[in-house]
Amino acid sequence: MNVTIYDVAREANVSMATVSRVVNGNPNVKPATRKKVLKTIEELGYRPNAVARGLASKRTTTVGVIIPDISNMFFSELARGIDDIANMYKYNIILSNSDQNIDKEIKLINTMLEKQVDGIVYMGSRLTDEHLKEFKTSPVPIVLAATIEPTNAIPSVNIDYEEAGYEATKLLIDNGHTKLAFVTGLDETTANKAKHQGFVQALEEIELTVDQTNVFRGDLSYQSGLKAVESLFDQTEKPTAIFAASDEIALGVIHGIQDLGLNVPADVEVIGFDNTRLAMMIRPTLSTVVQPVYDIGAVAMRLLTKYMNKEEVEESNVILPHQIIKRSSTK
Amino acid sequence: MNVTIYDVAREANVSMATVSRVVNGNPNVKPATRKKVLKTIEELGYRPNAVARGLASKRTTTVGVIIPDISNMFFSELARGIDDIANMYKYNIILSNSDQNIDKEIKLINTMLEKQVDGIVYMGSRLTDEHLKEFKTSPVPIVLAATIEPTNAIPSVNIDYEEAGYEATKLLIDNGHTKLAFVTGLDETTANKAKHQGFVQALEEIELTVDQTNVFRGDLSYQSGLKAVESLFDQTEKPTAIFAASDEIALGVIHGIQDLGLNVPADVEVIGFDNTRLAMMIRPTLSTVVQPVYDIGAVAMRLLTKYMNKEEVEESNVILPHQIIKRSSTK
DNA sequence: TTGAAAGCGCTAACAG
DNA sequence: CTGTTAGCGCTTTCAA
Repeated sequence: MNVTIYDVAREANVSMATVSRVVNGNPNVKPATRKKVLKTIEELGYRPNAVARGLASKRTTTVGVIIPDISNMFFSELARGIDDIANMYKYNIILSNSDQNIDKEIKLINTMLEKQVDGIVYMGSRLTDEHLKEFKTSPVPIVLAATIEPTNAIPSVNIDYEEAGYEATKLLIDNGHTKLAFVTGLDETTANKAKHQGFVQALEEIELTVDQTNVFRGDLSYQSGLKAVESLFDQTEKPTAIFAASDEIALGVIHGIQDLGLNVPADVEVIGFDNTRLAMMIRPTLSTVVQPVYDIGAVAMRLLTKYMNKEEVEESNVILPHQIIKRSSTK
Repeated sequence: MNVTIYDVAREANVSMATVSRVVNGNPNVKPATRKKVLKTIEELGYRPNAVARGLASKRTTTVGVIIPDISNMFFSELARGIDDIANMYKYNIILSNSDQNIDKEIKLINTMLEKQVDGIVYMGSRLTDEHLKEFKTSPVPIVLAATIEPTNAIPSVNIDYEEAGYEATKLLIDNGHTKLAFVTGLDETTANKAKHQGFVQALEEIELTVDQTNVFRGDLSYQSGLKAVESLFDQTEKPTAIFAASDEIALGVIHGIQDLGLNVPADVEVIGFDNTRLAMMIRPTLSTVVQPVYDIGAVAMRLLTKYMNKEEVEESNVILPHQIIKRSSTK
């Protein structure tokens, strides 16, 4: 068997309570005693059992993270922000991919709750009533990161997607375009819907009609961007400016346009969304909406720590600032 | 307080042992009893406490994953493979970023061991004696993924990096080049060292001298690829073919070359490594060494499950096949 | 097929 | 400053 707190106590001629105190840095221990205990901990190679501690103290210092797909750059960057802050506050992270599958998401929430996580950071979309019920009845705090719950009933960290979509479109319009297109993923995801609304709003402002031929719905992949161009340029009304819902899509769009023998930005201007590292990995470099992805993760985790410590929080639905960075894919 | 197994037992008029049995799917329960218990579990909204279970059973069904940087595409893809297989075997994952920092790596191993993980998947490089000591004295199995331990004393899953490096270089040589360069990350990382050795071996085979001007060491980023070109083409002996240690570096290299007004592959041929999704996200599309990243993670996790179940394993140091895929950045 | 009881290793009053 | 003593919620013999 492994060496336990009890072995240390016996060997050091103190009670296990004392050992527990020095392990937990409780100041109520005489320095000499502390030193003696530390020494025998070292000798015996004692390693505290966090599971036992968790059971006794009802705190596991681990938080659950539910994420659509860690292999997607956007989410892995988010996850990095979460882990860094978690680490800073001495938490560990149980990370699970949901693939946006509702059943799996619900199951994951329950598994994590069974494992007695102290809190959960949730990323996803299409929040159903079942999701909300789980969130609301959860015994531990839950914070949404980069995922929108329209009624703001659950703490969250986001940017203003609609405003960002509006601004991106506006930039294209201000450059003189009247034939705009929006390339997005499945529209159920609320963030993309908000971007879409921003797009529509900007067009309506100059009394441009928005019909389905202006919008291409695929997934969030590079390939989907390629396909979008195929479809969009197969029409009589070819767009001269494209707003893509993610950088990866935007890369696909730009390459698709180039494959057609057209020039970006001379013939077609393109603007992306997220400002992942991809934005610099293309020629022309990509103009895009800067979404502070890492920060969203970091702030969400920070917010969660406040709830876990039962601290006062002023704003439970944080909106982080975004900006537009103009590079070479727009004029 | 939360509802416990004891509450269920009382409410269902059985002992907690029986409840435990039905929760754990133990067949020695009369169907009628099982049904009754299940019903009151439902009514009471009982959720088993995995921490208590872990303490009593000494199995937590969670494994630790130590990873250099989840926001790096290569590793996030690996992590995805790990999580998918973990999930398949009902394990959860505690994921932590190490940034290749030795102290942090050691600390993480200990934290995870304290949390009583059933096993660990480790990714990193520069394995010190301290690492090996931790690995060897660990009370639970550890598997290395995409990280090389020269003596093969620890179970691992890799590809043959040296052979792959050799083949990539050979392809360039066979295309008639004599001025080759290798762009890599910090050379301490053993996988990159192996690639380097393959590069050297291929050159020596045709009696080409290898000196430092042929090799550029930076980090594994796109920016570093850009810098490499700057440096390499600032010499009198400019390379006509470049082998990059990662796809991300290769993208930087290609763009750097293009920024110089040169053409890829006409003036300079480039081959990458990994075959991440980036390889398709560039023009010309990138020829590269296909490293089955996802599979490395998946196989590593699978191997770990075998150790955790104390199954027989035939080969503890798995070498997965690699291949070279020719796209448009080489002739 | 079921129950009783002894822990798993630690924290947290409480008492001294 | 230190020790005693209950648990935390569950698994797991051992009996019945």
